[in-house]
Amino acid sequence: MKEKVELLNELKMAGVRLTPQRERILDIFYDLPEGRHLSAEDLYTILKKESADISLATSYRTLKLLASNGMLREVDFGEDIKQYEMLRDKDAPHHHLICIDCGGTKEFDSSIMYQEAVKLCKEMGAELVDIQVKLYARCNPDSCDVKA
Amino acid sequence: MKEKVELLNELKMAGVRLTPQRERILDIFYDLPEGRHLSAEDLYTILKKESADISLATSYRTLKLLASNGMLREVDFGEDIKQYEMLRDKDAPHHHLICIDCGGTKEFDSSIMYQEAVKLCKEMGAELVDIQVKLYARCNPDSCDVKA
DNA sequence: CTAGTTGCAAAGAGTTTGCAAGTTG
DNA sequence: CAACTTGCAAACTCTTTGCAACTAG
Repeated sequence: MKEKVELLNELKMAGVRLTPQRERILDIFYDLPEGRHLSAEDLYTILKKESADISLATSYRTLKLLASNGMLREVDFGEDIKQYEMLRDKDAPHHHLICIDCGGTKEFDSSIMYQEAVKLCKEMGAELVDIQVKLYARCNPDSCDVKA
Repeated sequence: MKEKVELLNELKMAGVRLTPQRERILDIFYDLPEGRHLSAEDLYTILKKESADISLATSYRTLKLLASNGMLREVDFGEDIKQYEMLRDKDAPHHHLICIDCGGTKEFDSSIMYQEAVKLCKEMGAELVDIQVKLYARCNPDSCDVKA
């Protein structure tokens, strides 16, 4: 996996100014457990807790910025809130299982789906850039396994 | 594929009142070419053109209603507008290829992905309810194939 | 120093909702 | 006729934006 410094360099190369706010936000995502995702509001809450003085507007702006530079990926789970997650390895995007009962999410990978996607794209005369798979499911009987 | 009457009956069975507005909206989706999707606003525009007197609020309400009764499916393409499409065959949900250049969408099916999804769900201790696959891709060189 | 960035509050887009009038079964 | 649905406009939620003060390079 990439080092933090590498990410900062990539941003510099892309002509993005490094402000303390941006570094702090990148840090937060970097340290997030694999597969955790944050909304602008989530991020803002974390920042406030650390009394990092960053406005909600900057949270939104930075998320967009980092996403457009390929550092974050926007994923949405059908609610009206955009979620962002660190894009650690561009060639193996992971997917989401969402429990329609408890709302919990679980991550998974599937090279089979990826290969199929590449093939299908080719057939349709296009070049795959990203694949997002969402499985809506019900986890077993009583206790929701996915949420846990 | 199901007949219109069948759909109306299903609704009745579910205890849903049949108002002219609801029938008209169901009709519109029924007559839509396979794979076309409409937002609440799109629907409202169509209705106004036909001078069917249906308010935007009713469009929203009916879309939700029909979706929760399994007649429509909510799909979102990353914009902030919810799209709905008729759910014609529950066992073979179709997927979307979205061109990140032109924004056009194309539909496809993939039993391989479906089977893989069923398998993965089982492995994670859940039961598949719906699968949504989105391939973000770039269609070839100059002329965007997907849009056409 | 200059162009880009920030925080704030106000504006915007899309969607939901309270209520009175109108309909369905 | 009771319960539900509609249209309207106001309210709401999430996100974006204008602007003056500030800051990175």
